[in-house]
Amino acid sequence: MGKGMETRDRILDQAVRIASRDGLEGLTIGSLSSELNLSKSGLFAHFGSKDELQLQVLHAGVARFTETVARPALAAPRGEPRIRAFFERWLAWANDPAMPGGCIFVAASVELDDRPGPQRDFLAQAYGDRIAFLAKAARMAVEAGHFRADLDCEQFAFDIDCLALGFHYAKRLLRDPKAEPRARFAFERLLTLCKA
Amino acid sequence: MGKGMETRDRILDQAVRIASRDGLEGLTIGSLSSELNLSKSGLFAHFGSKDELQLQVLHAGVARFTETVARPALAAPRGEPRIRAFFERWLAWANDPAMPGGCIFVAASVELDDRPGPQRDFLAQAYGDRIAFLAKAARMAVEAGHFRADLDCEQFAFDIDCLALGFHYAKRLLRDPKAEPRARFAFERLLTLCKA
DNA sequence: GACAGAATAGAACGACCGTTCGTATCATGG
DNA sequence: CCATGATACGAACGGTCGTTCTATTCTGTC
Repeated sequence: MGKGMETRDRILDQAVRIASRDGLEGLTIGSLSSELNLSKSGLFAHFGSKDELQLQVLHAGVARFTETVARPALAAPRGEPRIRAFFERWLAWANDPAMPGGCIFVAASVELDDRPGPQRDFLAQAYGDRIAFLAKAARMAVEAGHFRADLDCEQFAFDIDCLALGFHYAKRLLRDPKAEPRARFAFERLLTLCKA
Repeated sequence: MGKGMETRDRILDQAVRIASRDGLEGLTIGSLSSELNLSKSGLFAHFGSKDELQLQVLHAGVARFTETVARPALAAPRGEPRIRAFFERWLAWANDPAMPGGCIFVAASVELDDRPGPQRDFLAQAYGDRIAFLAKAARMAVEAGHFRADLDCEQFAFDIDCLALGFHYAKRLLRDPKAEPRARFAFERLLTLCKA
């Protein structure tokens, strides 16, 4: 790996951190470069535009999510255990100290949901992939006999997603310590419904 | 009402609209004033600072929410009907054409959840009030015999909140037409659980 | 170890930001 | 109808934004 790519990774690592706290617009090239002891123009040269920087930040975020949440979940056995692993990792992801502002996708989604462009497209696709991942995991749980055969797996994915979002808001805005037990309770109740 | 207050209302009305789309930071005094055919300084004089403008936008948002969602719900009979009315109005609120960017509280919450200050405090309180409103409505439903006696009303409030958030994201980011039926389905399932 | 090309720095740009100030216009009560 | 305070304007401020240049310093290769 050339030195350029090394620097680029260092930039994106810090950029993801900042974007999770201040959003993709709040992430500015000037402050980012000074935090990394780089010149504005030196950093800028790596991306060519702020739009491209934002896009790369989202890519880096997805890579980190895959690494931290999705891949470990895939290491768990198919069916219910995998779904439990995914949910647990997801809750931890929202509290990851490496992302002090909470989930970067929550922040970016709200920012971009009315601004058409490649960033929005990428984010929507990532969202869809997450839902698809959950729905597929549910289908596997059905096949494995963990869940009942007539389960609406797409609805299940929506339900889980709601929980993660609700947890995120209660935790980050209200700092409500009960947010996590509430999310877990709703999760268990949902699993129970998937069986009977 | 003096002319000043009239202008002020006109400003806040448009400001809420813009903030719902671009966030409280994306709302700038320059563009807001030109959209209203006012001078920057003339508009500025109404608030004295951007912080105060943001705070007043949030106040105006709460007032609109109360008018559009909470008050009509209170007109419905206590218990389950009121909860249904609240949920219905809430879904409609997220699609209100007067707020093209979706719920202003969702946007502002993500923006402010890591920035201490009066705006954050106000928003957290509004969030808490909403949860409290739902929990109280659930307690009334228990008293009325609509819901079972041992229902955890705080959990119920959390559950409903999750649904509204999940709906908002699926609708605004994915433009998923199934978002609304999915949210409704989860709502009905939740009500069923509250009875048996 | 010289050379090519990548990587970074520095200065400057126009645009817009929030804010201040002095001034003009308006509305209105005596 | 005029005086007075409320309301709005225009110009300017320092600062930061993204971006563009040119120049310098590194890094890896023959």
